[in-house]
Amino acid sequence: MQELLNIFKALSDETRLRILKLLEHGELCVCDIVAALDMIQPKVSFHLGVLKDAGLIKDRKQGKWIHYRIDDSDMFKRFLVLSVLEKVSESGVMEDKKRLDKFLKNKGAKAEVIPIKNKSRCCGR
Amino acid sequence: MQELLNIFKALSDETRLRILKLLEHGELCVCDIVAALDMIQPKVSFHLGVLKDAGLIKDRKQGKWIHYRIDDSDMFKRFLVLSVLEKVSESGVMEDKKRLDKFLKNKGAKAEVIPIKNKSRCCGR
DNA sequence: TAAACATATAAACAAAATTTGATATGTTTT
DNA sequence: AAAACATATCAAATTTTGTTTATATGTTTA
Repeated sequence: MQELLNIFKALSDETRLRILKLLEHGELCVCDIVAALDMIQPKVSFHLGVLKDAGLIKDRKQGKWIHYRIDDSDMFKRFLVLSVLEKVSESGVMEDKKRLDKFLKNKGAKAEVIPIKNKSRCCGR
Repeated sequence: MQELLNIFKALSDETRLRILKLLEHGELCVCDIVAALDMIQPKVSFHLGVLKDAGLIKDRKQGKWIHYRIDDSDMFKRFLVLSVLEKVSESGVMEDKKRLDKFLKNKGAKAEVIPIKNKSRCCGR
């Protein structure tokens, strides 16, 4: 029962639903999410931890970055997450996505001027 | 988003999952649930209120009793509740069911000695 | 190797949810 | 109509969660 409770607890917070929605189309590193939500980093890390403990997201470490993505390896969680993604209206997370796009674009621009030999850039940018 | 959050919040408490499990096979009045969970009545009423606000259960008033039952009029909630009923293991609520059976049996016995003309007995007993 | 980064973690604090005890409301029985 | 019941509600105490600030850890860049 505790595992089920952890899943529902993880899903019962607005910030965490916004994070899931941000991860809808692929993985993001913590700094992307921080920028998208416009929140301080420890707060975002706290919520990522709750989602991870519930088994709803996974992380992948790459250099100094940690990328998070939805963990849909389990059918029940998968259905839950899909329901959330469907039910959380676009309008509710519009601003998050705007900030994310802006941040990613900016990051891309910066990466441009970094010499090619340089191997560690977040998200391959 | 708030409605979705309310549903998940309602489902993220052990007492409330135990209540849903008790309601699996039909409606029960508050005193039945109080007896099954072996908790004080205001506590049970509080949790029933949370489940009701989330639209997961409905109530029906009959004389001095209020009967609660699962509200499966909405597909999404229905799926959630069914998942919960399936995932909450029998062993986790065994004791609740024992207490409920004992209480119902006892209630039935008492009702036996009440004259037939008496029209208000809980659950038609 | 020092400085800059990305992220995690810990401690202190704030806010929200739960529990309890007391009491109110409405219903039925006597 | 008084007593007994079933349930709801409220305020206070408690517990759990979430937030913030500070700091630690590991990585990369200069």
